[in-house]
Amino acid sequence: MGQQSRRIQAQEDRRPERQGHVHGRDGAAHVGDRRRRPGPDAGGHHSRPSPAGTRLMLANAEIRRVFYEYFQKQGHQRVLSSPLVPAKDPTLLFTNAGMNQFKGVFLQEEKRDYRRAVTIQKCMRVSGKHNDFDEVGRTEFHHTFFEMLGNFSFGDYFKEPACLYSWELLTRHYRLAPERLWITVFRDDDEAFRIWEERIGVPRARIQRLGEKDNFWQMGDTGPCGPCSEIHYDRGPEFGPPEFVDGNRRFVEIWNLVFMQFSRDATGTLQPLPAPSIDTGMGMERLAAVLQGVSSNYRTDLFAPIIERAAELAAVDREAPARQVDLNVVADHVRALTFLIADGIMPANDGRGYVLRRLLRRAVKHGRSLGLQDAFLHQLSGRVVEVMKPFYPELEPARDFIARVIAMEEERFQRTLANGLKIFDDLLAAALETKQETLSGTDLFRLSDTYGFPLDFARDLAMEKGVGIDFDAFQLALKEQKERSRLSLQEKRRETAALPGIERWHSEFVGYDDLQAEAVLRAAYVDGRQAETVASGQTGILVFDRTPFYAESGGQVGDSGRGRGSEAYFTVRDTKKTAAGAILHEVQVQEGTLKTGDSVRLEVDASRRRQIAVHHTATHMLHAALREVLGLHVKQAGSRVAPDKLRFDFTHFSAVSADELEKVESAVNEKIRENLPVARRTQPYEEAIRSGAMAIFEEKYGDTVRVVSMGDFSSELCGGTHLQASGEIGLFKIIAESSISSGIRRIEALAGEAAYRHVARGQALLQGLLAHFGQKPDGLLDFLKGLEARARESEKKMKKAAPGAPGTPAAPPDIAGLIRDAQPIAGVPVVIASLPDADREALSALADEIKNRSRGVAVLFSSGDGRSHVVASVFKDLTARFNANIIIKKVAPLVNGKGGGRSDFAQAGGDAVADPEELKERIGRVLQEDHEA
RNA sequence: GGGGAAUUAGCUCAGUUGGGAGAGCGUCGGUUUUGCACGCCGAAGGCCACCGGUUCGAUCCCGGUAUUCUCCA
Repeated sequence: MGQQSRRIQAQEDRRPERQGHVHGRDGAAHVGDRRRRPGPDAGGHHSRPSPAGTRLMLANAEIRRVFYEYFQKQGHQRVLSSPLVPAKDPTLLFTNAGMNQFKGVFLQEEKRDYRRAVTIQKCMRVSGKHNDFDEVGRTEFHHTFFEMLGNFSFGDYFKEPACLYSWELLTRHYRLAPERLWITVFRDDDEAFRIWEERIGVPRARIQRLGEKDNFWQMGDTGPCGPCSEIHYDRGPEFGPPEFVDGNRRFVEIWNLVFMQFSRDATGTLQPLPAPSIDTGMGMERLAAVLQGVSSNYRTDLFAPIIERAAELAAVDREAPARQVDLNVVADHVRALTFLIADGIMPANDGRGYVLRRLLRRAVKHGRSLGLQDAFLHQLSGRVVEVMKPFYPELEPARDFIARVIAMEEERFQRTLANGLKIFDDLLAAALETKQETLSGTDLFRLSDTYGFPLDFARDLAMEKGVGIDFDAFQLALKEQKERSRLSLQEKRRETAALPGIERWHSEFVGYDDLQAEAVLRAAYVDGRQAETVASGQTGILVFDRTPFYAESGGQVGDSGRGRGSEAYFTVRDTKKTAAGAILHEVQVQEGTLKTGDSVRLEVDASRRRQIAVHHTATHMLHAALREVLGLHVKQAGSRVAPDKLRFDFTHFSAVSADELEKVESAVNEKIRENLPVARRTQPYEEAIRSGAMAIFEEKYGDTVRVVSMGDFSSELCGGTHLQASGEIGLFKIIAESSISSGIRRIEALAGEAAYRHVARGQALLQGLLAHFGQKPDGLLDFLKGLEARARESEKKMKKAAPGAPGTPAAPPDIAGLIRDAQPIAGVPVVIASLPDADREALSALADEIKNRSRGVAVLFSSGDGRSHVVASVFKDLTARFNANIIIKKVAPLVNGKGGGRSDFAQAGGDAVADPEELKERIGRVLQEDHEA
């Protein structure tokens, strides 16, 4: 095999091949003719795997193909990778294993028409014991984003075939040397041990028994669980001693086989599952590293092109040992960013978007240590698309969108850094000034907590100046903050405690066609506790076996209405549903008493339901029109459909211009007039997606989905209630467009009667204005603008005409006269005057004018509206002798007031002045007394 | 969901014992120049986010709202 090694592109004729298989079942998937041509080692039980160092170099495309083909041949259904955003699983931030999309199947809540599946699943892991976000890049085998190859059995085959498959695939098809493979099994799992040793022939010495921590898997505290068995690869003596122990980098775990055979109940005891299942996961990147004979995942063909490009942009040597961590982190994170954005996640301050933001910032930080100052990540995402687009068709169409989102976020981070740097510089300067050895940890925490300036950056910059940081104090502050968040979460959890026993119930929704139905009351809750009866006047939550009430979902609000039993009458205020499928009716009993087991007649408020349908159908049309006008990057990011309005959030870079909004609105109205029939059909999920129906990431879809479409204009997966034809909407009106967070916009709109009422109100308002001003519609704006300009002009004139300014028409104050009448006190001219109509500002201006011209002191007051103003102003050279602040403090009591100010200017307010002349005299006396001594 | 912060001229931002709203850039005008850039002189441009409270007086203190930034979950 030596002559065939060291080539990335494996040749057709030496593609691993095997005709017979462990089970007699033939592959379900189509296998091409070429595939049938036996390779040189076809059926080659005799063929020896290549020795290390000369093994086949399998490109990742080839690894994928071989994997799929092998398991398809063993009767597995090939299933697409699910999105990184898990379908309605609030316990999970991201899809983190191949089994996620099959969780419901394993839990037997969901049925599929196949019992074996094979996937290559994209995954994200950003926390956990083995994969702390901050460690990624330092190790050779950990990533935030990675791919998991997996085969699954849903109550079909179990342990033995699972082991045989994995062994055969690795040794015969991927041609790994059997003597390099080490096996671990769960301590008590003798069955697995025997399979490996006796059935497969692995020497005892290479089978290890490990404890629960490593080799027992469970989904949660309760539910399916079981032992697992891992396959490790021995990389050879150059990577460490031959002891198979934790932490020895010579051995790499490549495949984990989980044998789901128990169910753990609430008491912690294990019950055997009637139909044990198999869940396996093999890390794509590790397998590629092994099969490509490289020492690190980052040197596989999955990463090399990205790292090459990064090194090129930074103009650094990609082989330099000092650069490895930075290059690895950048490559890892840009892969994650690219896939996250392609799956509809946008940078944000919380949740998934926050993870995205942190990944980007960490990548920027490592880019900086490579010398990349400007935004660079968006240039790398294109390379990720290049590498991965053959396997992930969602990437190519989103390519530009991804780059733009990254570029925008990079720019935002640059701004945050620049702002934080200013504050940091002050801190550092102060530390240098006072010769502190370390920067305060609480200061640094404030810097990162409030201004987003990362501790890493602060540490590096401080070190350059020979200043340390108080890391412990920082950690303490961080811990306190975490404690606060945790406490608030606990409180929140207590508030929304689930209804006891609710998971037992499931309600059938019959409300697509009927708005009335007969139903049986299965369970009732009053004040969060299960109740047998709900009495007149009480409010409670009811669960029926079937119901026409639509529960809040997919943005559409829940129905309201009423119900009647033989002995009770109640109103339904709102309808919600649980994850397990119970439909909760929030009711108030008006008359009589309801008992569980009662038969009742349920009736949805039909006109409200109809208004909701009007807005829901309009929402689909708005979505389609936005994509038509703005582009295909527009994706729904949330919505709320109510009877009186609709709200639609979507991904888009910038504000939607008035012109674009007009186009969208008119496109929707045009389609309304075309009166498109609204079709509903159910079909398999994949078929629906392939035919172009839009799916919303956050929604959970089963095997068969409901598709709501309007001609070729709109097609969406949707469980909501709709009209029969678009024409029933009548009128569609956008009323607001706004930003919801960066990259996400919100449109609020009205449809049907609500739209009509809105337009009518606007029309009435306009008519009122036109009638009042006696204008025609076209002339109104200019008329009002003219009015506004004239008003501003005359306001300015009034200001200028205020007392103190020259040329005042009404009673111009005679400045020269006032100065002439100044009475000298201690040789300084002091003007004391009453200006009855002047406001505070006018008094100030005039006092300044006087004190400047007379080089003396001015004390002026005015009175009106039951209040008085007093100002005192002192020429600047005289403030040592006459202090305006002191003067005003003495004068203010004369008008029952208080005041203060600076030494050259002060003001006060008080009661109205009864006798201005007397007040002038008293002020004069006060000043006089002060300067007699 | 829980903290912290920001919001002042078209833009970037100053503005503390609570006392008259500022700078740089940009805009406009003048000047200089064959012309432009530069230089010099000048001007316009502000409900100091919004609502309430405290105070004689609030950009400043307190409470609330909105928007944005940021950390934690």
